[in-house]
Amino acid sequence: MLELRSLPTDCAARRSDSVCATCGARAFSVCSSLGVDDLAGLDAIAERVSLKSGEALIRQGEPAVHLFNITSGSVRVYKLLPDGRRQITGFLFAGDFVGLATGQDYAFSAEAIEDATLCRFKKSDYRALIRERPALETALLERATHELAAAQNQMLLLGRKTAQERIASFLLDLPERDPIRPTEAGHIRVPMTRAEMADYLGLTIETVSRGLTKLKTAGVIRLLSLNEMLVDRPERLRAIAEGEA
Amino acid sequence: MLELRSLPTDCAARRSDSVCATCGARAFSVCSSLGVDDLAGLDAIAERVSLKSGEALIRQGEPAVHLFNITSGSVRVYKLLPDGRRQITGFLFAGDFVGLATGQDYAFSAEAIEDATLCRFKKSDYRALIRERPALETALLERATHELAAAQNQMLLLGRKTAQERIASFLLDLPERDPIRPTEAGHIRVPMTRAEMADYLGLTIETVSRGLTKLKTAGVIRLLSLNEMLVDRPERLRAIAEGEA
DNA sequence: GGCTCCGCTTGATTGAGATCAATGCGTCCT
DNA sequence: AGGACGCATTGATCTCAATCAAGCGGAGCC
Repeated sequence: MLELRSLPTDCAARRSDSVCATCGARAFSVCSSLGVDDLAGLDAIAERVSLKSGEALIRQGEPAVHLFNITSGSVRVYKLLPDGRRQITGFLFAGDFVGLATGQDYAFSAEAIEDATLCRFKKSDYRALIRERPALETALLERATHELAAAQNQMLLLGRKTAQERIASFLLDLPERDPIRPTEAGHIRVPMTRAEMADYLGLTIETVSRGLTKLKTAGVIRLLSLNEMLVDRPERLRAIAEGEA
Repeated sequence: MLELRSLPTDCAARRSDSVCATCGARAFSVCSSLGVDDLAGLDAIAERVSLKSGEALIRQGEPAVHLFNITSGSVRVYKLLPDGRRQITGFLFAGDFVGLATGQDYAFSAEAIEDATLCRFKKSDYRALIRERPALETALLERATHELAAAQNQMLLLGRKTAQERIASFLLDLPERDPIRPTEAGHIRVPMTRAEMADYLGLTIETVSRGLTKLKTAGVIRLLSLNEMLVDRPERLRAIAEGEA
């Protein structure tokens, strides 16, 4: 276990200093549960992967052999129905973990929505590391618990909120999930398309577009560009999100 | 830590033999990760609670001091919007675990939907037990991971499935979640009301009722009573659930 | 520059499921 | 037994978001 495996990039170049040690995403990730001394063990089983926007890291139905840690960029996780209807179950950002699902095969797909880098682990290697470092398991459990709470919020959104409430909720949640926050408060980076927002919110592209326009017209937000927004009246946005309007 | 605390029932009567040792739900629960020798430690921090149908074990917004293990009966977990709209995020049965959520306060409510018994733990006590028995943490992580996968399925259901597809999916999932399975295959115990089904599926009572009637008329299911159904054509039900019809 | 493509917005119409409104039916209570 | 209550079913109508259908506008390309 934990033996050094062949890596796609030059091993020699990385042997001297741990890549994990200088990883900008470490602070946001489960890796932070490991002490600096343990990073070598993590490094040894990690494989660095770069993805272009649109490329897949996980394909629904394929054998679940890998786990991933996002180190930069954004990823969409989704499930498909046979006729092509898509539900995006979450967006992942730097520090997020994916692939822990039990079961022989992946029950979902995951693709980069912008250029991304990630660490890939063989499930068996990672399991072995967990056995040696229980703090890692604690961190994973905490993260899974967080995600479960987020999933419950999303079920409330999908099952009971109106289109406008869903859009407002999304704009409020997005920045606190994404560790790459623009410096200014109220500034939202939106790395996904309208279609992706729609598939995440259980709506259509048109409804999302209309909803954003309505928020803009009401003076709640400004659309700086397709991928950047500014919240002018956060308290109003919060009220809309909770159906108090 | 792990000291014997005052219990609502007669301690003397239970000191001689572990209640956990004879617990019918143990096999389905995270408790099964503990060896028989460790059950004493679990017993020491467990408080047995009985609930009548409708009584609450967790109230949204209250301090999150307890964890629970369901030992019999059924429980609904739900979130509310300020105006009263309700989303049931899950039903719990014997063996299920609830309350691990991070955060100071509970972010959801949980109530018995039929008479139920459960084990209650103080969060701090349970955390201490986890520290002593890492296998428990592994079991919890595995369970959380399962629930996460189930949550993703539910998001697909709520975001992208039609009313008919949701109802069919529910009838397929229900029996495999509930460990109290009637002996005959195709026989479904439905401990919840139509209103609860509706709030779980993101529908109204009327739509659920109409959907069930439609399945009955199509010869897919039979309604033996309000709380018992029989699936005559499971393959048909599966096709409907996946939108292949 | 002008063309095309792609993602987004806006408008018109439709439809699935919500809402409103009786009615049915089993259980419990006196 | 009769009545009343709670839950479920069934029917009629309405509404919000989906669908259908143009345009718009920026980015990339020849």
